[in-house]
Amino acid sequence: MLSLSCADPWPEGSMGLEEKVVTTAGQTRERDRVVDTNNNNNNIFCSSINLDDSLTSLQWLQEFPIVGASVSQRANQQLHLFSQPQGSDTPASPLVEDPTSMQLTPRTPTAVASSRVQSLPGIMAPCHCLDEVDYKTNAHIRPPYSYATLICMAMQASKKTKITLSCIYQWITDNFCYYRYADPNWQNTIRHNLSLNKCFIKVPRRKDEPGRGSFWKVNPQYAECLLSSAYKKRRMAPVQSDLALQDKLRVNLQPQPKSQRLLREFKEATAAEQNCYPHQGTMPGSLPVVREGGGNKRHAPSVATINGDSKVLRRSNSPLFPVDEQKEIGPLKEDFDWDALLDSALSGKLNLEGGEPFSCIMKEEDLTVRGTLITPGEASVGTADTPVLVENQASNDVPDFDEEAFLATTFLENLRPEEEEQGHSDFLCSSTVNVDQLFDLGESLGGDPNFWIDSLL
DNA sequence: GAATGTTTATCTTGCA
DNA sequence: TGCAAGATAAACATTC
Repeated sequence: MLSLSCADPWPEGSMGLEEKVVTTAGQTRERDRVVDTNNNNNNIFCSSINLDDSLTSLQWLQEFPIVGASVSQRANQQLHLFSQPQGSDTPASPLVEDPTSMQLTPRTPTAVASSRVQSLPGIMAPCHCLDEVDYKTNAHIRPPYSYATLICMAMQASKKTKITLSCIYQWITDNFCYYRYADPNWQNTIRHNLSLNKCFIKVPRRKDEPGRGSFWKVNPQYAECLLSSAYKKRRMAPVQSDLALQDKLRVNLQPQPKSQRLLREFKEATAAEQNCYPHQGTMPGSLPVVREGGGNKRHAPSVATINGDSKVLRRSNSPLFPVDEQKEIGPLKEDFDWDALLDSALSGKLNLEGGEPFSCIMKEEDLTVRGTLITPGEASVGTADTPVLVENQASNDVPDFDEEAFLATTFLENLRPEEEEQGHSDFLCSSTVNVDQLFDLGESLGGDPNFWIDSLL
């Protein structure tokens, strides 16, 4: 179960002021992360943004292991999204299907980071599946998420419109034990990502607000692009490329919940009808993969000695979290489900129009984008009354699937209920989608329903 | 001084 | 082979 803490550990009082944050003139640096404020198009495909830019797209979302997370629930046709009741006993850590799941013997970070790859063909240990790793308690396995993903997860889990850097740190360390003991250099990478990644927007702290540093939020324009980007081609590790092999491995080597098997069989059956999935190999439904060594040196952050001469992040009394920040943050108890983000869109919780899940922020406050002040009016890229779908796709350097995504989005918008103004992150909290809806989506697109379902799964 | 934020450089892997 | 993407490291500036 892909679940992250999503309780409201961020007391309202702590963020109350932030809702009215006004950009101060104290920005000493102007960043070039510019939202096209003149573009009043509610362009769901972000025509003003080159999504293919490095660190621009939400392609990292595709890296999120969506399938393993809730496929069994889907098989039940009732997909309960972000709906773990507060205080439930469900694991608060991501990808926790069974909190008592594996605890690998200590290894070097590099070795464990690629444990999945190593455990594949022939040597795949049924239990050693990252889907079942409790990252909250397992300090030896690096979570297979990019830093951008981690940041966004923290933002989503906070259920707040914006969070501080220290909150991000804390959420990560609270939910990923690995980073609790890792060399704190990863924090540098977090900061680097926040600064560089266009998906994140800095919201300056008001001068009368105590604390240090700015707040950060997800760029709503990229939230808009969630769906379309979710269909984007993803990079595939070699072990992923062979879908047949992958399926075989998953079917034969991994113990699957019954519901999961049923869904798989169902998909296989429907796939046989449709012959093939033209995009399947690139869909986010693939297994999450820990790429061997990650992106660069492909080694995990060095793990500090647990005995602790090194700087080690501790949960509550870390110097990373000043008193005022710690008051903002409580233990994260709710679950967090990324595929629910997509599902929320399907069920209409994810507003694809001018609002968007994060747009409530934009309506209420000024913010800076790469140092550029964005007023609420400017920030709004459209209105609910006048949704502007892509007029200028040609200028959008987006692949051909945009047309499909366009249709999908149009369909999804038709599903959208009233809650768009309910605001904040509540859109993530409760929603259900059944498989029929997914099929309706596929059919409404006039294409292969399996493609869409596979895409969304 | 520590935390935060920005920028640059480098490296590795996967993909076209 | 070149590019994209992500990770890492480091230097530097700003703020508290």
